[in-house]
Amino acid sequence: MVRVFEAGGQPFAFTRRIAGRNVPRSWRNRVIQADRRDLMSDAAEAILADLNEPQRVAVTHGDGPLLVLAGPGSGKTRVITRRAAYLVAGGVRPRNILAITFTNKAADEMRRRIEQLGAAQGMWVHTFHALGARLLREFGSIADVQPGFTIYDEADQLRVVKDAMQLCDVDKNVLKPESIAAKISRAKNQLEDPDAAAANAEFFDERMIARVYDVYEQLMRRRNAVDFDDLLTRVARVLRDHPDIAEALGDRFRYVLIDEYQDTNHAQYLIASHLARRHRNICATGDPDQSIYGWRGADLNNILEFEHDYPDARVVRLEQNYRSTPAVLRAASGLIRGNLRRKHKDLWTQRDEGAPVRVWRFAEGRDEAERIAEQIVRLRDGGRSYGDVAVCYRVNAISRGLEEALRHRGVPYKIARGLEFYNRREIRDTLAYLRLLVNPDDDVALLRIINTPPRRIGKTSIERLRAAAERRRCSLLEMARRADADPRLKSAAARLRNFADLIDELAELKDLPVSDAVAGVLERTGLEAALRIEDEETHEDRLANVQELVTAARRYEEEIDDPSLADFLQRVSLTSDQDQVDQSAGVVLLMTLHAAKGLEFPVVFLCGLEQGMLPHERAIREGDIEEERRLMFVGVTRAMDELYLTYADERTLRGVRTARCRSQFIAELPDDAIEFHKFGSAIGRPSHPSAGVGRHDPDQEYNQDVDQPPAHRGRRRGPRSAFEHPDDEPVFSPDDPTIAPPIVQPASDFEDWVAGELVRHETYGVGEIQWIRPSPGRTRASIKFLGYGAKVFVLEQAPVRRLRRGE
DNA sequence: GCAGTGCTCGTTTTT
DNA sequence: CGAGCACTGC
Repeated sequence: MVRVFEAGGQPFAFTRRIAGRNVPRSWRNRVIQADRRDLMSDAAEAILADLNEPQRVAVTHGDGPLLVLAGPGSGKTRVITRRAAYLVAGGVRPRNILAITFTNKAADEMRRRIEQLGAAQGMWVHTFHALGARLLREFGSIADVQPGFTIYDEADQLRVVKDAMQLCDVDKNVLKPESIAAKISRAKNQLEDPDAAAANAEFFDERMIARVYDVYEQLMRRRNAVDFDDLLTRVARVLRDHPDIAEALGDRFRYVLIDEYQDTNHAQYLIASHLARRHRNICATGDPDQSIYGWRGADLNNILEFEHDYPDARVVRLEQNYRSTPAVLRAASGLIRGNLRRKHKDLWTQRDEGAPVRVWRFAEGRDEAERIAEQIVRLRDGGRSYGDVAVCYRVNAISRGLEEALRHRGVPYKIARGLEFYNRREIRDTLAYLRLLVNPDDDVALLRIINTPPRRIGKTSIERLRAAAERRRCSLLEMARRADADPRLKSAAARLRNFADLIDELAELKDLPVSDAVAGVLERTGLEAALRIEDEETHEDRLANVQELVTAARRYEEEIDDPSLADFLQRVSLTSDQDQVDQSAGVVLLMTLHAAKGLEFPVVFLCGLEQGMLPHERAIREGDIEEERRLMFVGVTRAMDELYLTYADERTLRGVRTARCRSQFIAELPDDAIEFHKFGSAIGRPSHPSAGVGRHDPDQEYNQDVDQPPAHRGRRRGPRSAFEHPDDEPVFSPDDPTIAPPIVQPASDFEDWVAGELVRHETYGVGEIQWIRPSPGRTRASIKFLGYGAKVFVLEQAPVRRLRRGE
């Protein structure tokens, strides 16, 4: 117990009670230890019970920045919730604490557990986006939103991007709406407005994108809509541009706790920094090794540079793992050592050794699926339940073969996929009506339902309506209402007016309890009736779904203090359909590695561990092997007892049979953690009948022709040259035997390529050569892309071509 | 306004 | 290979 106090940071609440204000940093805990003990309530004692040493240090750390580097399965959530409760027990008012998470699930869980530990009343526990929505509502016009603003999800947003492209005469066959949306998102997250984007645009397509961005913003404003990025960036901007507001908020949130800090993007980083600027009581928890959303804009530097941002930060490492066997942990640790951008941790456990990690090699993808299914049956026969097992893969496409194999054997399974409830057609339709009631300017919602159920308002009428509205710069609903005013709408005018009348009549629903509003919409719009007469197959499900929406609304109005339709809709927009992976279903769960994050299973299969798959081909091309390695790390560390890593020598992808190479990551696993097993083909092709188990790597046997020396494998000490490449370096070195050969493109001659020339990269678009270093077969060049910065490629391998003059 | 057909494209998806 | 869509023809 005493050690806790020795390890603790500057005490916080106690000092407040004693001194009535913040105590100088130099006051070390020891000084007031006695008082502290007196003040420590039983509740506080309970909060500290059953914590390990570093966990206690983190929980009891007082004022000042705190970074908790939490390995997988190290009790991170426990630390955050206990810390919040501990602060409260020490006298901090809950309303002075802000806890931020990434997922609703995490926020709900945190709130629940803090409540269990005492008081959460008044504490802000939110996802970043929900926090953004809440603050935007308060900032109102400062953030350029009107009350009742609508939150557009990705689908809605894409509609607006397409509209903007059309208005800008950008052909969507030339520039894909998705990629423009991604660029807009990227710009936003850097707080770069359309003007800045235009100013920074160098190439023609960038100028076009900046223009689309500009129009997009105008359209969004006219629709009184914000996208997910806006929820963050507008808040960040307000905090940046209005010191008074930043100060007031910073004042209020004396303690800021942020979970999964490794996944924060730039805007989130700014929000966190601004809010914590005043008191500097920022507690960031996370694990750089589990950052797998870089492709979505998460910036690993936020966590890696935390100590640079807060030089006085206390850093606590949670290294004891309560989940996995030593074998699994050794595999995980050995693997992740290959990464450079990380903070080292020594994961350990008190658990018994357990089974080695099994590496299974198959002749063909189907063998892999069949054998996994068979093994699951065997495990079940051995006493495991189906619910103990998860099968993870890099890409969804892999699931099909697994499903077949599982079905074939009668193994119950479920695919943990996103996009469930709220993405169903009938739900989106219903919500669109409700959205339109709250926000009459929501053109996207209107377009969704103007002819649903059918009202004989077809494409042509809609196009004319849109044109007319555009001419008048008014909303589609307003234009429909005044359809008579425009002669070009004549033929459809009556129908348009009828529609507008319907919406106007429905407006009275707005003030009813939310569930009644939902029910009213279903009934009075004819949506429900239309569902009833739909085809036999689906209509019962669909009716049940909309009924479920009514129920959700009822639950909402019962749970929330000040319910309103607008608030309900905003919540719904921020509620990922993922009712989250249901781990208690008692069935085998299939999921992507991304979906597996945060979960744990007694038995885990990671399949399709082949070069090009994991690491994914595209990641290889773009030079982000480290994120792929983290992805594998996340997968490996999901396993509690048993872990199977499987791959095949051949696989049918997109209808074509392809030769596969095992993942380079398999070679990176330490010898003493794994056991190899090679399976002969079950489907009669020339095979190696000798299926054998061994500690040794079977590839050494079979791949003699590849001339693979046995070195470099397993537990490496000392230099790991093969894997220690800087981030911007190309990933493959052909002379490294432990790495599968790259997907080689025909080598050509780059002698006449010079710096300053423009080239086009398949994914990054047009770029300019910064420098070029010729070398036979390995010509490297740094190419600068706008919005992506400079990247180094091996030209022989990169999908880069030179642009001709004028192109 | 809808059904049928041909074409494109192919990683991951916390909110 | 096959999902999603844009386009054509009724």
